[in-house]
Amino acid sequence: MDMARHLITSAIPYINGIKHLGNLVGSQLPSDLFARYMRARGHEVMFICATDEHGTPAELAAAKAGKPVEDYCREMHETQAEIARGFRLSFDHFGRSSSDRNTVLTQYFARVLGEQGLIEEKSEKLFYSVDDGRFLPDRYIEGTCPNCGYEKARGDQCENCTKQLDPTDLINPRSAVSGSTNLELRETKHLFLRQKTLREDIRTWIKSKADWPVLTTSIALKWLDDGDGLQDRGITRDLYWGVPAQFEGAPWTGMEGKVFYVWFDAPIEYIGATAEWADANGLDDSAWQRWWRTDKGAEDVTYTEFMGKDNVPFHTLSFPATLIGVNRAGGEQWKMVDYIKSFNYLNYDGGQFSTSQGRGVFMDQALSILPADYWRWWLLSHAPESSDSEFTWENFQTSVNKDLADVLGNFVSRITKFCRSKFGEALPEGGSWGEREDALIAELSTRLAAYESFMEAKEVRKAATELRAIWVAGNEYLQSVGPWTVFKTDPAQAAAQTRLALNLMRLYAILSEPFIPDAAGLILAALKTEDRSWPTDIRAALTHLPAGHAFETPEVLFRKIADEEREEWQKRFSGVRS
RNA sequence: GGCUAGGUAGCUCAGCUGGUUAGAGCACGUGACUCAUAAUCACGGGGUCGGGGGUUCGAGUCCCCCCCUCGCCA
Repeated sequence: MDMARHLITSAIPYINGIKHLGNLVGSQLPSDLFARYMRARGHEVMFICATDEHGTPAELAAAKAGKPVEDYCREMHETQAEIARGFRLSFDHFGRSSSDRNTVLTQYFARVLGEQGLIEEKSEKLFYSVDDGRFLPDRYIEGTCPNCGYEKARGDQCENCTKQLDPTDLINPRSAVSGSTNLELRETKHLFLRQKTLREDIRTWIKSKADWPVLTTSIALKWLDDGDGLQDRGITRDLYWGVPAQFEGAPWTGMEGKVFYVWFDAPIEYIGATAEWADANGLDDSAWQRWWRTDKGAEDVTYTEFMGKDNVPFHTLSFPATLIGVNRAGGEQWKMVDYIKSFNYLNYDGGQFSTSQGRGVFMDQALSILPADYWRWWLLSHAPESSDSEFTWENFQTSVNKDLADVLGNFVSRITKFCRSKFGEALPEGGSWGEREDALIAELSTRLAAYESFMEAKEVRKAATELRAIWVAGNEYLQSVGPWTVFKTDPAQAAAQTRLALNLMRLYAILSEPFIPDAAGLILAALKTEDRSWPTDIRAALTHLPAGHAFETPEVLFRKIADEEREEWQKRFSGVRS
């Protein structure tokens, strides 16, 4: 296979807390699977993620924690990075949208868009808190819901009756910051991205992506055409925490004290984080520009984005609008996404996961119960691709026990222990292959090709199914040849079978690494081999380790989840996170 | 209310541009094996493909109507 260059981004998680398993399976985990696979195939990969740090919820979360927002974000970023390492997410860089790199890039994009006439200044009346000395956008304002009478409704939505609100609808509005009711409506100016004028460009671009998942294109086209069609979007807010909207060289004035809306600067952080990666590695700008600038070497890059369906509008409309607008200026040319893989939601035991309500299993809790591989396998093999899917503890227990412990783990266990007891801890010598081995090689060759094509296509569940079938083939082989019986009459033949099975174990480690990297590492360590090269020929791969090669019988790879444990977890996570 | 996606064996899901007796995993039953984490392997039972019309030689697969679930928007 030819060497290719793959830029891969995961939707960037918001900073206001630890994410739950639904967030993980929607973007970070499948993007990691893809990145690991592409690396294993020998391609050059740039895998980027970051924390999305700006905006109202971050300020509120910091205030609740009693910390300056800068400190809060720095600490939470480190927390999220640590958990990402725990899940073995193999980002080349895990950046921060509050970085200097992102600030510079965001202001640059805004300036070019402004110079292109794609940004409009508009005035509107918003609540201003005299006591707080600031405007109160979005959720900074609370009051009584005009619909249901709930007294703590927020400016954008009532949490009680879920009705969407405009801040001016609220009865007895007050500041969420100070509780002050000393509010007045004041005229304030904001910048709007003139997406309407880019509508046809965006439509043409989306229509050209015939291979995208319907989930992606249907959401995009709906926003493009629904109602009055794509609307111009306000890209500034009256906030402290964000990228300043007034800066040197800006083609507008009077935006002091305002920042760019989080959804304007967040996707730009994909680029920012790649620049941060270059900085962190002591490389110059050309190192990251060759991934993003089609006028500087990125023309042969394949760019794939992963995200949950709630993020699709921003990645199919807003961010592309920004790039199309900037590229239209004719100067610097930026790489646009080639493929958007989107996911539905993962539900939790009959309801939804909820960060704000603390419902479900959160990433840190998951790792405190079981190692990453267990979660990775279950989540990826049940990824919500065609529709929403559901996490239940029973399903988790049976899947993990059956697939990982019984099928893969036990295969490793039975062959290593058999070899140790009959031949010692080295690949035994003698014997030859026959029809049964040819049949196994034929089956594995077919299945490997299918596995590869599912991985290329980002068909996560199908790839998992195929991988499992490959594991099963090993057990079938052992069962049909029965080296423990053959050994009694023909030890040399049993040795050939055992040697093949131990090589098969190595093959499994390589193929399984994108899904379960820790187990893959343990298997290779047990086999005392470093060679992870992807198999191009099954027959050759099954003779890779020669007779005489020493190994160590590994510990149990995957322990089983007992019924009592499952019941205990079920109970522990049934309520609300404390 | 508008729109998206779904509704296929007890459970979780595959079924591409319509074509032989509708598939897989789990669960269940029977058998084989005993190397192995009471693991593995084989065989089997089980579905009027949400409901009703229609197009067609032929529909889970296309068209229309209705019901239900989920989500987005209003």
